[in-house]
Amino acid sequence: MENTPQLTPLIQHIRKFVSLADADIKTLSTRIHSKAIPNKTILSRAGEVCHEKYFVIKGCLRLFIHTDEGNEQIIQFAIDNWWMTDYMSFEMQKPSTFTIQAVEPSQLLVITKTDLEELLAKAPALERYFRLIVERAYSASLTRIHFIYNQSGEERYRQFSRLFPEFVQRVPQYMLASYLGFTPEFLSKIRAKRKE
Amino acid sequence: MENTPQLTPLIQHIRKFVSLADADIKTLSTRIHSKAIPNKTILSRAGEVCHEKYFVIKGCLRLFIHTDEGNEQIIQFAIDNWWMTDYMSFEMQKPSTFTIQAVEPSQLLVITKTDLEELLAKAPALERYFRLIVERAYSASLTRIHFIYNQSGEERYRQFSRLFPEFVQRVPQYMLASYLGFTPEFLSKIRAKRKE
DNA sequence: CGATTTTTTGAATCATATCAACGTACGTGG
DNA sequence: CCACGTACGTTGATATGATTCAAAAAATCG
Repeated sequence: MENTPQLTPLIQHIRKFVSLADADIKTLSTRIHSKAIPNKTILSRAGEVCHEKYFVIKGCLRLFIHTDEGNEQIIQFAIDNWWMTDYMSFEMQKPSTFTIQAVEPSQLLVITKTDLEELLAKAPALERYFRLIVERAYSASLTRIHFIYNQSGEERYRQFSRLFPEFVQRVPQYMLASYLGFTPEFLSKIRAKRKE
Repeated sequence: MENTPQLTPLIQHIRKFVSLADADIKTLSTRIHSKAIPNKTILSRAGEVCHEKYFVIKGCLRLFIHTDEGNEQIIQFAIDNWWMTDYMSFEMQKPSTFTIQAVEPSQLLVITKTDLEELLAKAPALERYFRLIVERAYSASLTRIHFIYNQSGEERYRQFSRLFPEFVQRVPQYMLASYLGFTPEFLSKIRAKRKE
């Protein structure tokens, strides 16, 4: 499963943002490798330096932090066509505060910090690509803060399941509750309401 | 006040992230202009396309959104050495959801979308610079979501005033309350507590 | 100085958390 | 393939952090 990297989805994704020369694709294919992982695989652990960046081809990752009370607070999910890493740890090569873990068996593309640096040096178009996707992610997270502040937990859940109906089925409810910022009990009560 | 742009703070900031050739600085100086604005100046308005990116040399900007109830929800502040724009609107050149406004008389550096594109084409090191600072901002916003979820309003306020004691003095309390995600009344009550 | 904006205070109310108990599903080994 | 144990989901009672509204007090600005 390491020999024929499934680059196609990534290349298509990149081409939505920048134009890629054939040479760039070649460089890309030597630097990125694909990886299939089982559910619950931990890719990067809080306290250790995060050396890799992950592109989800299929499956789902979560990024979480351990709270003071010892719970796992989910900060972000990554599904198809999303990059995930602990940006702070990856970029500064300092111990990360977050843990990254698969919540489904997943098919990933993986690139290490050193490979990425070499890749960016050879294919500057990708520097722009990565800037653009982080800008999107940043925008989305600011909008998310707006919703967290201005909608009730129930409203956030209903909006989320309207926007991502399939996803709500895929992950356990307690993870959804954590991501949306309330308790599993509360989510259960919300669901009980509309289920008549 | 338009003739001698005060580039120095920006150049120092850029050099924390990437190395700049003299040629890059020259290009920079032809594309960026400086601007002094009075308090309450609106730089970019919700509903209109955001054409500029702002670097704060001195002063303070806020980015806010109008809530359903007609309030102004502050999503982000920018002080010295911060870039601010509505990234989504600026990048896609689509109507913005946020408004950007000065909260103090401020000294800014301003660059337009078209100037930035030309600048990035001529000085690719800046592509990397802008990627790195957005990554930082994104990381910070994820950490912020963690704190919003896992600390009470009171804890968030105390932490914030421990981290930015001068800043807490600078902006009106109702803005701080909005940024921290609770009502001005509640902030007043928090302060009343420890003030004996 | 007066007028407007900002902050404070108190009482009633609401959304969500907490805790504990019970029900259900699920996957692993016998 | 069943049984058991563990993980996950539900329900109800009680507790709490934060909101709302209204009004008064304080600060700021032209």
